[in-house]
Amino acid sequence: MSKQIPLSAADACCSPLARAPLTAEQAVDLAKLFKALSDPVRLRLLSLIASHEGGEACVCDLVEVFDLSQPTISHHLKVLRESGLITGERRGTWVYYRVHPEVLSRLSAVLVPGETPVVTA
Amino acid sequence: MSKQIPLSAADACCSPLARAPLTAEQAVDLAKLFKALSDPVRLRLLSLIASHEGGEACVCDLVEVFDLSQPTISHHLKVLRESGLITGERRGTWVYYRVHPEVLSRLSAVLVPGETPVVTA
DNA sequence: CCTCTGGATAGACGTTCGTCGATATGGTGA
DNA sequence: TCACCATATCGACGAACGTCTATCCAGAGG
Repeated sequence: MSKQIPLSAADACCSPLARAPLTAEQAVDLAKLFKALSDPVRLRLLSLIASHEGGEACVCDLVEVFDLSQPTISHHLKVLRESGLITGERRGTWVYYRVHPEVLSRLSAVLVPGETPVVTA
Repeated sequence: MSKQIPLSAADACCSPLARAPLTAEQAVDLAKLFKALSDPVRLRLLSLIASHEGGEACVCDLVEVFDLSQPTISHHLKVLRESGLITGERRGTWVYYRVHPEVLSRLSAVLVPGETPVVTA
């Protein structure tokens, strides 16, 4: 289950894109998160997990939604896990995933367009 | 300058990821936008444009920020353009780019984590 | 112990992506 | 008209990605 701890990417933080130019490092960290979101299957997985009752879903629930092999789903879950967007926990035979809402809201905050700077002089 | 009109991807709309599972089509459209944001150079370009005075920047301003060839920058601007995130306008010798804030805020809204559904029964 | 089932890992394969140098295009000004 | 500058497009090449099949690992239950 490798890394479940939200990595440093999650620290790429807070100030909206439009406030000031991103540093190269901030951009690299943010890009990792957006890359994790850049696949339709992963977006649906995230959405399925987040909207599932109890805020969690087991892999068996997720696999049957798609026309894809179980290893492929497992691969996408790993990408989401390693980006810090979700965490997985084994309980008995099954593994349950849940979303890391702080990471989502941080991303959301980055995208909100601040006041567009206008030349007054 | 190909397509400047915000494409249908921009219509993949509105309801947060966590509210209900995305449809396959919504996921495909959203993924295109996140893919455009999934490169550090494009994130910095977007940020540079959005935070530049007047809310616009010409390519010449952008090229000199990076250690990359001019065609590479031009390529990234094209990706951002075709995803509907920015628009470009030629004025004299120079081409000026500006951000499409509605698309950004729509993405931001998708990411905001709604109330996590909890089993009460 | 063995077997079954849920899930992860490994390796292969075709496709897409980011970058480059070379070149085309479009506008400016002598 | 011609030379020059700012951008865009083209074609190539290696790296990264998404998918598959085959296989491995971990619990559960006989």
